[in-house]
This record gives sequence, C-alpha cells and structure tokens, in this order.
Amino acid sequence: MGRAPCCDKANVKKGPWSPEEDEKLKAYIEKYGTGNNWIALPQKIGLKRCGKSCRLRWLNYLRPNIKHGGFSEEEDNIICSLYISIGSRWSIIAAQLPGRTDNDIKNYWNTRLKKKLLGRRKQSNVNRLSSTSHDPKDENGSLDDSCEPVLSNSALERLQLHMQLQSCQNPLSFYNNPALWPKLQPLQEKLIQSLQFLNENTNYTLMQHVLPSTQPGQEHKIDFYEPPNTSVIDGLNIDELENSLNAFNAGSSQDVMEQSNNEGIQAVSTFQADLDDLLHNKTIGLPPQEEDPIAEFDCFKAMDSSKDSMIWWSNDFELKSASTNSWDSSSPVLQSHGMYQDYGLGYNLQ
DNA sequence: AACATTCCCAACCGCACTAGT
DNA sequence: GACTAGTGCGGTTGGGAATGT
Repeated sequence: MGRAPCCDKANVKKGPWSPEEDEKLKAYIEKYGTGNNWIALPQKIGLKRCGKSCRLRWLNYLRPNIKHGGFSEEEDNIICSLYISIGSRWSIIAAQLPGRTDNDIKNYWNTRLKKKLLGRRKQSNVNRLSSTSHDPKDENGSLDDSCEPVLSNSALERLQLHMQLQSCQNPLSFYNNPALWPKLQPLQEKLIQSLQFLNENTNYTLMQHVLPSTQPGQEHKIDFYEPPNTSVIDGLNIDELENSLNAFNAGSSQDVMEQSNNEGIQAVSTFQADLDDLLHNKTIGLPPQEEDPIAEFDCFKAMDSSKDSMIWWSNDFELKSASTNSWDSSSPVLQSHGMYQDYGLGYNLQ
C-alpha cells in the first residue's frame, strides 16, 4: 500500500509554468511568505498547482538571487570535489554554491560536467573494443550488452574519478601523499585497519590488475580484493569487521551533514589541485597523449576493460542499493564483503 | 530541406524523514 | 508508540532546441 498522494492529481495543472502563474506565486510569497504550508498555498493563491510543484518553482526559479548557467571553473571544481567525496548529495553540494539549486547542479553534472570528466561511454567502449577483452563468452573481444556490468552509474563514476586521481602517479598528488589525506575518524581508522587485517591475515587476496596503456611502461594497476574460496576466514572476527563497516557507513551520512554545516568544502579541498588538473586538462606527471580530451584519460579505458573483474561485487552492490544512493547508510550492502574492494580502491592500502 | 539523433533542462514522481497530534 | 501530513531529496522523464546526416 503506497502513501496517499499529496494532492488531487486530477485537478492540478502540470507542465511548464506560465508567466501569470509565476507572477501570482512570486507576489504572494514575497508578501506573505510560504506560511510553512506548501500544500495549502496554491489554493490560497488560486493556482491549480500541486503544493510540491509550487515549492519547486519558487526554490528553483522564482526566489531571489538564483543563478542559472555560466558555471565557473571554481564551481566546477567544487562540484567535482564534493561529488567524489559524498556522491550525488545534490542539496549538500548546492549548499556550498550560493545561488545554485540542487536541480541546477544535478542537471549540470549529468549533462556537461560528467562528460567533461568521464567522457562519453560510447567513446570509451570504442577504446575498449580495441583493447584486450577477458570475457570468455565473446571471442571477438566485443562486449555484449547483456554482459554489461550493472554497477550503478553513480558508483561507477565515482570509482572512475578515484581511478583518475589514483593514476596520476604524481608523488605529490593526493593518493600518494598521506599528508594530504583527510583526517580520519576513529571508525574510519578502524575500517582501514580491518582492511589491512584482511589483506595480511585472511584468504582475501589483494589482487592487482595490470592493464595495458598506450604509453609503454605506464601500465595501470588496479587493486581489488578477491573473495576467499571458502566461507571461513581464519583468525578474523567478521562480525566485528562488519560492525565497523556498518557503523562507519551509518556515521558517514552524519559526517556529510556536519561537513556541510561546519567545514563546508574544506574537508575535500585537498582534492582541488588534482581536480583542477583534470578539469582543465593540465598534465600531472603523465605526458599528454591524445588530442581527444576523453581519450587522454587513459585510466578510464583501463577502468572500462577492468569492469569484468568487478562484476563479482557490483551485482550484489547494485541489487541491494537499488535506486538509493550508493553510500546510503540504510543500504545493507556494506554487509557484503564485496564492499571492501571499494575501500581498497579508494585508500590504496598497499 | 527533411528527417533523425542528441542535448539540455524544467518539471514530475516516489520515497524517506520529520514534526505534530 | 502509532498515525498522518508536510517537506526535502534524488532519480527520472518529456519535450523543445540544437546538431548531424
């Protein structure tokens, strides 16, 4: 049984707002405010609109000091930094950009910024087809659509961005310089320790893919945790580890809020240098390779060709996280051992 | 010029959370 | 504590505009 609709769907107007409707809504709110009741507001004004629709129209377009379009490089950096750090928490990201709305940033990310950073999937696929395929089902090296990994877009994008940063191989870059890493909370440190324990004392094996590069001697290495063949992990208190993971995950949502409220973008500001290089096509350690701004991100191609190896955990991940945010604390996915791999990727535990 | 495809973004939908009763 | 209404959020969609063939 679903919840009751917020309004009478049959008697509300849908679609684009007319100037008259805008004027009515704006005039009323500027004079009387919203009255803390969006549902009742359209009836007071005489608008045949859903209260939620009125709220959205006001927040995204009619309220003062709203900016549209013309995102600056600095704003690009902030959006990317926060997306890598916290994912698609658009409202939190918007809170760091005065005058920007979550809807605007979401649209901007989905239509432009994402492509700027990650490139078109089709282009990546073309690159992948010309590289090695490990899929035994397809002897021609092509990738059947039915075999596409089902890792969520958000998760995949964030992984790709992580990989991008990780592959820069600059001794001064974020991932190679612990001094730049964000200060970890006790739970986070415990998680890292647990992962190190996994690495050193269990049948979980830290595997490393060495992926071909267009540049000789610059192969890309991708770390991931291979699950053990047996269900028994000697010497490891799995419950404790999972509790650490769950507690960490549950805490992360609060962290995000606190980060937003107290520290803003500072917590992720250490990404800025690398991101600036990514966004504006500056080179970090690696020489320029191709004119194509997409192709020059060689690690993306590597990422694409490595996705087959990630299916073992992405299936579980995707099914359980469904349409919710991939890092949502309510998701049971962190109970899956497969999640360890992501942290292994992110923190490069070697 | 006509049609097809892709891009872009405003708006909608449904779920989760919160406050009030 | 249970229920309900209101709110906020993120994902998705519809359709016009721009671009390609």
